[in-house]
Amino acid sequence: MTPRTPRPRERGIPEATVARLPVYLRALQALNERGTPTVSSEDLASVAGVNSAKLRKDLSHLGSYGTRGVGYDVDYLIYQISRELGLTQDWSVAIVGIGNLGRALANYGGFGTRGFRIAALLDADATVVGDKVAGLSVGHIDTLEAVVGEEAVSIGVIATPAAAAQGVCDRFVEAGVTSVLNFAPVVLNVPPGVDVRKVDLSIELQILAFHEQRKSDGHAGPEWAGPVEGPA
Amino acid sequence: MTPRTPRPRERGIPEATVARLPVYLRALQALNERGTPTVSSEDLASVAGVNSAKLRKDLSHLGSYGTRGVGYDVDYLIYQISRELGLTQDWSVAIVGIGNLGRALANYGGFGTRGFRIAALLDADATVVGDKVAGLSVGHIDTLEAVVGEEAVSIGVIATPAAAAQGVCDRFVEAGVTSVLNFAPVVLNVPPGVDVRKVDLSIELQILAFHEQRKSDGHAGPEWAGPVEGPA
DNA sequence: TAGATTGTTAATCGATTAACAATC
DNA sequence: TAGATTGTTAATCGATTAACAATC
Repeated sequence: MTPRTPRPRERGIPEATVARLPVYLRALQALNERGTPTVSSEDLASVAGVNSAKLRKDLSHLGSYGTRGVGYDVDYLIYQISRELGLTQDWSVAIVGIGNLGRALANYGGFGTRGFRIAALLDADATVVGDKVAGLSVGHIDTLEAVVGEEAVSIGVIATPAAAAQGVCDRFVEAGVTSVLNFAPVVLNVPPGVDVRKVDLSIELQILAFHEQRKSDGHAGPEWAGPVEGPA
Repeated sequence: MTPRTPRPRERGIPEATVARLPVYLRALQALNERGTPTVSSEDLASVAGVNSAKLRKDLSHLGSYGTRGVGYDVDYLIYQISRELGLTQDWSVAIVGIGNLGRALANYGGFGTRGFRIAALLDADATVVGDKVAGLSVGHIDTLEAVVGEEAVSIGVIATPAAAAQGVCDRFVEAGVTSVLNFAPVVLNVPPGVDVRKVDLSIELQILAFHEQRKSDGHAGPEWAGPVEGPA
């Protein structure tokens, strides 16, 4: 009753690969702007900051888009990665919490550019509502449900204080949003089917502090494996 | 009353574990504020958003800080994780690029609180230099080397436009900074021994877009094997 | 063809998870 | 003791890497 894998090309791109595709895309766009028509895995990997074996393995999950002996056509690979990432359509984004961070996000180039469209900026603070930010007028948080419905928002960005984040998230989810990007330092609870990604400054700092401490700590680099031991 | 840490414990905590320790720490601090004296791996895992097997495995890399049949002492575990992460000392941080993002970072609670100290805010724009942000006066980028030396800055935060990031990074590294947190959308080149962590809004958005697309795509969940494709 | 470079294989490494003996 | 929960084991899963046959 269970037919086997129906397709020759097995999909299901590994999560680690998905996380690197945007990096490759950015590197390719930089090459494209410099007018480079074609690039080898070695060169692209170097620009993207990975090794070439990993790059080729990653790209092989998308299909065979290179030419042996030649490399990859930059334009074509940009298109293929964009398509795979879902950037050939526009996703509507709503940002809640228009403090410094929300403003930084709204003004961030990455949003306006291909693939995303800011549908609304919302805040709970009446003194902020009505401000012009990145060419948009800040709306009141009470309009969240209406905006999500009318503008078909599929990605909600939370840039509120920690205490408000879960409440905003619940409202997003209830209104039909299925992807959330959370900048507030809390773990959000969401039902199955909703994706949450978290960007957390203090976690990044703490990870750096850990490694920084290791560097001082007797200066044992990444290679340190414990005391000298003889063969078993 | 037994000797608590009998031996130096084999070091070399897995990277994946290090990345979760800050999450556990935050969860423990929340429990602590609610006055919870003791917590089981099951409960702590639930607050931190992981499963309990992973939590116990992670904590086992630090040592045996729990009590069978009882759980973990919240205060004690906070202390042990803080120590492991290097948060029992203060790390000096300099932030370069005091636009909206830099201001958001400077005002972010996670900085001021235990473990980190903002030593300087720097910008290249003369109209920004002298501004008061988070109680500090913004300095000129030309003072970077002096500030890093005098304030013993060990973590550099880059919140500049992409085009300026590598140059600022080089100056940090040359001045002796060995950890960099980069918010600019570029891959930074650093010599061995320097750690770079990257926070990249547009990458996070693109990863969400990928999963969002999969949800629409015939609603096939993780198993979807792709559309029919033509011959190569 | 000869040289270059991909796409794939297979080995290795690291992370996750369930299960349970140890032990409070 | 009896119940609860840790810390560890071992199986599994997923990611990385080097090497090279395929092939442009």
